[in-house]
Amino acid sequence: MTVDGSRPASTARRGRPGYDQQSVLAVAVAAFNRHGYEATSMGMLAEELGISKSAIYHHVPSKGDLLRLALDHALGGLESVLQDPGAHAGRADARLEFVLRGTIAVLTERLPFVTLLLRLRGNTEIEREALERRRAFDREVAALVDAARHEGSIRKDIDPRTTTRLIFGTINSIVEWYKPGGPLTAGKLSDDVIHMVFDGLHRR
Amino acid sequence: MTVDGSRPASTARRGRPGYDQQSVLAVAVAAFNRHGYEATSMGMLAEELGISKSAIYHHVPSKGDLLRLALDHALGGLESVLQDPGAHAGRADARLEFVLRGTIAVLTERLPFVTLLLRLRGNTEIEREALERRRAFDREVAALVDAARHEGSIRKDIDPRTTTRLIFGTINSIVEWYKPGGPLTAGKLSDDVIHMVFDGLHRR
DNA sequence: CGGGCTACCGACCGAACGGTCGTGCAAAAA
DNA sequence: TTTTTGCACGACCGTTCGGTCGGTAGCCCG
Repeated sequence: MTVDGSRPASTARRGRPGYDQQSVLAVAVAAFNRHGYEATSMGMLAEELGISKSAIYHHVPSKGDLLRLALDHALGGLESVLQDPGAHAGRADARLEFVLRGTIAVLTERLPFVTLLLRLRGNTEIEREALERRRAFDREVAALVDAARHEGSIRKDIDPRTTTRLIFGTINSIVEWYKPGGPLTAGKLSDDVIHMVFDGLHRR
Repeated sequence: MTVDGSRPASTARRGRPGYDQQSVLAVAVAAFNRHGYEATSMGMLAEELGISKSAIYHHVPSKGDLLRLALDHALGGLESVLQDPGAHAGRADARLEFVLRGTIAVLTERLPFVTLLLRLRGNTEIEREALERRRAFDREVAALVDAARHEGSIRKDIDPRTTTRLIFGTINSIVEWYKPGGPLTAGKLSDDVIHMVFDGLHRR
């Protein structure tokens, strides 16, 4: 039986109705996040979908492809933030804030997909490729931090690599607790993170 | 063959020399962190130890017990921070800073063990029990954040639950990149985190 | 030098894994 | 109504999983 009501993409399609790749993917990603990718068997997935294990292979060639599709969606979102003009115009300070806000936006909009990405351990080739794309993203942000530091916008008593890692740690940890649709909007969360990271928690 | 040179606890023991439980545990935890707990088979573990799979069961009754032993070590360290007098004396502000510094210290000293703890997904009963102990720890720190807020030491425009989660996100993410013995000492790292979290990255 | 202690080996087990294959069946298009 | 299209089924394959068992090998102490 189906755990949630996420059946097909309602747009009229021919043939016997049922799941399509997107809806299978959504359920799969949720399961991967709940139990971990390796710990999620195709049998468990089939049970949650309410179909047989072999039926899954009608929608996707392998378990690894489910992972690849999900990671592509997450990475595509992050990479598009860096391609926005806002990431290349103005002071490094402002560019950095733009990218961080954009990252948080992607993270909340594609929450389950990014969550999956951030929990990879690099066991398979698919995971290692995704991790490399993610590291490339991190490097671009690190360059922004460096620029903002040289510009004099950011304190110099903390090593820039440490700075970058702490920023990413703060932002990436959002996937561990943020619930879209709750009282905390993505916009307010974005403001909160920017305030803490740049101005600190102490009262002025 | 052995991957690293961490054989027995050198203290003279009777009988045939080889691994003891502690040294097996150390290698196991490292492997769990490298591949993920579920993705690490007892066969892989045996290969890394340089002994047969069945020999592992001489040192520990099950794979789950390896996990439990490791998590106990991590949680014990964290819980002892809260039992220190420094966590109960003085202003909430200072108590909070004390606990955060203590947490970072435990995290760096018992790095692989805490890393394992922070990556749990709650698949098994063992994991769920550990997660509950970890949540209890988090709740105590959240209470400190609340107290510091009421005291007026901490800004009020961010929800205290958000504040707590961002703090933990920042601190916990340290396990993903910190390398003991490198140029960044645990003390300097502690200072950096406290500076960013309370005073922000912007130049004053 | 022999007994006791500790560490280890290799063959094996039932269950679960990811994945394949041939077939059945429902609904939209013709 | 017939054809086409696409979803799903269930039996099955080779492999690997965590774990068991009976026996062996090396070391210290008396």
